[in-house]
Amino acid sequence: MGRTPCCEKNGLKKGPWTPEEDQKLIDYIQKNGYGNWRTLPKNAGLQRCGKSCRLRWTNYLRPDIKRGRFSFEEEETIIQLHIILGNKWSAIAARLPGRTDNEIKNYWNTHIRKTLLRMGIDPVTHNPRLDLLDISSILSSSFYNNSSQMNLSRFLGVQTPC
DNA sequence: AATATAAGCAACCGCCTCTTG
DNA sequence: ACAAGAGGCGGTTGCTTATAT
Repeated sequence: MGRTPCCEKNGLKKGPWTPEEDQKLIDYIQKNGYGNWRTLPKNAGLQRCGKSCRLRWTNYLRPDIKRGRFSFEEEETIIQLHIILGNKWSAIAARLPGRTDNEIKNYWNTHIRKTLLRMGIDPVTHNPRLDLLDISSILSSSFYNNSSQMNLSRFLGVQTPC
């Protein structure tokens, strides 16, 4: 045991990437592909560890990444996939073209989780949290007025108040 | 206008799995 | 069959930006 971390070597840079570093990484991968992340930074002239390069490429620099807000359809897809797959963000990302696991994970933690909690749904089990259910807050919630969310509620098995 | 607080997101850490010798 | 190394992944952190007071 006791594997050495990949960034153990001194002199390797950490923290936010500069535009120059981004460009070096893009140029290198466009010319050579990304066969070996371990040796890539050295070959590309980057003072970064391979993991950092891989993360930067897959989460930010990849040309097929769709940036910007998640559509309602995407959000619904994420929730439905989460019911089936749980916190398998990469598996969920694989079904959402142009989105990364990190992006989905962030979106889940900052938006969807809170939305589900507000709706009285446990974001882990997707079961209604009847003990905490606050009907009035659900009634006043903007989501209540949205038909897609109503479908989602039905999908999740949440009883809609009448 | 200044400060405090919350939200959003990029990036790191460390564990797990897969591959290779 | 086993060990070591590399890649991949999920959880978490911490910086930046937006919003409230």
